[in-house]
Amino acid sequence: MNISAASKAAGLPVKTVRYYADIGLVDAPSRSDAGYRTYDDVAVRKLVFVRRSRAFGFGIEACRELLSLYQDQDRTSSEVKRIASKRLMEIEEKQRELQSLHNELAHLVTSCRGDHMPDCPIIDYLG
Amino acid sequence: MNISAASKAAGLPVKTVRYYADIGLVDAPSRSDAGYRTYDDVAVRKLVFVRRSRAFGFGIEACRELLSLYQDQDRTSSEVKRIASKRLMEIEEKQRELQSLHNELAHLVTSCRGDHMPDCPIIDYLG
DNA sequence: TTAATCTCTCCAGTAACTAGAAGGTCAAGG
DNA sequence: CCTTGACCTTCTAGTTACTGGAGAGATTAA
Repeated sequence: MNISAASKAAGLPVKTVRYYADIGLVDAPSRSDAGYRTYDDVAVRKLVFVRRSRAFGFGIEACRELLSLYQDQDRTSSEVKRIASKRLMEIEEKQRELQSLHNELAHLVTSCRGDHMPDCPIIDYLG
Repeated sequence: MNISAASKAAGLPVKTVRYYADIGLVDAPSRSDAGYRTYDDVAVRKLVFVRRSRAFGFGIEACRELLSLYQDQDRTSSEVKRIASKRLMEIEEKQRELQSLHNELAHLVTSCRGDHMPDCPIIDYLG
């Protein structure tokens, strides 16, 4: 499989597939005589794993750990759960931040008349 | 006022104060004979305005527009409201994303026993 | 053969700062 | 007067996770 086939199979852009090997997140693929990267199903499965992990917002380093646990027969589920719980707490923290931003901004937007006059509670609040 | 006093008054790091002038978000401050930046209350007020705007998550370009409206006596509140509403919609979109991530990940974390065994629904889901 | 489509590497850019290096300036204490 | 320490300057480079593009070689179909 050349890189574009692997990229389609994994659901990742070609550039990203190259990038993940460049930074050592996934193994460097073998090369054809012409220097083309060649991928097998195992490599594609790891790329899919990374794509799904990234979709949860895990950072590259967390993906590295998860991928290593994925391939480790002797892993414990507690290690996985620890990483996932950490991410979950980050998400919750971000949700709290957004909620408070939303509350304040929605209030301001609602109270702004949005007409042709310069008076504006949004600007007043910021200034 | 030298930069560190202005920085304290504005509630922004010194580096950030310099940066905002470098990118032309705020006016370049005047300089002392030795080349030190000097700030007055007006400059500080604009920095505070930017800090508050950034706290709402407005990007630098949005801050530029807001700051320009802030200083424009002929602005209309509808222009301000348009920018703020756009940001509000972005926040809501992000909230929806996070909510769906949270739902999925929380479910997985809950169903993972987190013990010394390798079986893990989180890893299963990612793989 | 030729044109289109891959693929390669390398460099630069994104957002919004932040860290650090090398060096000039200023005020206070001895 | 001199030194010490805190402050200021500019410049470069690093952060996250890619993404875009240039220039050049490889492969494939017609």
